[in-house]
Amino acid sequence: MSKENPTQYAILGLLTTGCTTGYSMKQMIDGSLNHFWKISYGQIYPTLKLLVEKGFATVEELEQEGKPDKKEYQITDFGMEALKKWLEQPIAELPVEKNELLLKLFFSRHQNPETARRHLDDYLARLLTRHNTYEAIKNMISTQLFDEQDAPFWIITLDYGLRTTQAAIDWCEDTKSLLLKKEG
Amino acid sequence: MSKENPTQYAILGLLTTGCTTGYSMKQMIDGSLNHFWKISYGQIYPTLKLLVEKGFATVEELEQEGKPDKKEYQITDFGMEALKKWLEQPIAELPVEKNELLLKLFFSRHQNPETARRHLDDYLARLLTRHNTYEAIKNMISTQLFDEQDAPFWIITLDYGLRTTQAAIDWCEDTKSLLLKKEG
DNA sequence: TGAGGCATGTAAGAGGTTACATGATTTG
DNA sequence: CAAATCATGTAACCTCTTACATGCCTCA
Repeated sequence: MSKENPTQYAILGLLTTGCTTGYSMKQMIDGSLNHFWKISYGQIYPTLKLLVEKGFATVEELEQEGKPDKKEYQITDFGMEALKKWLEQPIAELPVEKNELLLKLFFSRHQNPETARRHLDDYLARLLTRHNTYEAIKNMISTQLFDEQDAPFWIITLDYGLRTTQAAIDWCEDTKSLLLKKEG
Repeated sequence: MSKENPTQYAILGLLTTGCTTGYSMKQMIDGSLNHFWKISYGQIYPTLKLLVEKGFATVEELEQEGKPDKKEYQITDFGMEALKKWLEQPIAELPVEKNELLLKLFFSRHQNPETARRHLDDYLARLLTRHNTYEAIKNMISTQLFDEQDAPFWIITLDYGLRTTQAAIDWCEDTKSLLLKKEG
């Protein structure tokens, strides 16, 4: 029970947010879940199948004009129950990110100082992009989805991303000048 | 070349820090690498074998008195070259942490507000523990390893952990009071 | 005498990515 | 005419975790 795969519940949860097809789910994930839970098509479609097998969702095949057929999924009462039960479960453990930059910095004694600085610059640029993206999404949610019941919670998760990204940005800048001083 | 597994290089890099056996490497990882690169025995031993096969390292089997036999590994010139080459390679991409708390908050509309607060409390407690651990390790490195050439870089990675953890702590506290206000 | 440290290793399986396959319609 | 969007899916592969197996020594 407590060791069940959260990705399954991510997909299940998305069925409550208006996503009905694997395709639209992927868009939602790339737009809003991406910063704390990436999911690929290779997981989405098999998982949707599994949810139906478990009785957590139902499918309906729909033919469309001018578009390919699609399968619309809907969460069942039983699925809703399972989702709520999972939401109550304590969080398994703190996430550990795999950070290639830190790994390289850890061994930076063997590295040209210039290279370390280049890595930091690249990283910083990406962090700034990420920060901008989060702000854009937050604005979009605040202005366009203000009547959506989910919106306040989505903004909370974005704030987490904004805060931790900003901290990483600050660290990047401080580390850059630290390395410069070190070289003298 | 650019898609090679960083874990392999983490192990290779550890050979330059005084770790010579799989066992001592695991201790080093749990103490100092853990916050940005977890590695289990199930990876360490097969990887060490691989490094020898590739000519990146050499092994020597040693019998010990009162202790089990051990295998001492040493990095080769060729391995050192490979490590440096990898250090030069640009970082593949920003890490994405899988965060179960954020996933649950994202769907919190379906949840008792009390449960969300409980999750935040648990999370906050663990973040504080983590922050303390990082500070302890940082102190240990600053005081006991001040003559070690690697030390300044290790401290840099710890600072990253301290900054981002502190940002998450702040977010936790702000989110908690936000949820309280919301309930009125 | 049992727990914990030292020390090495493997096999099964979970979880996930990537590349591929298919194919219609719309838009520049 | 090419590229993008809509739409579903699978197979191979990679990475990693977990549980297990072994065994000796030391210390409480």
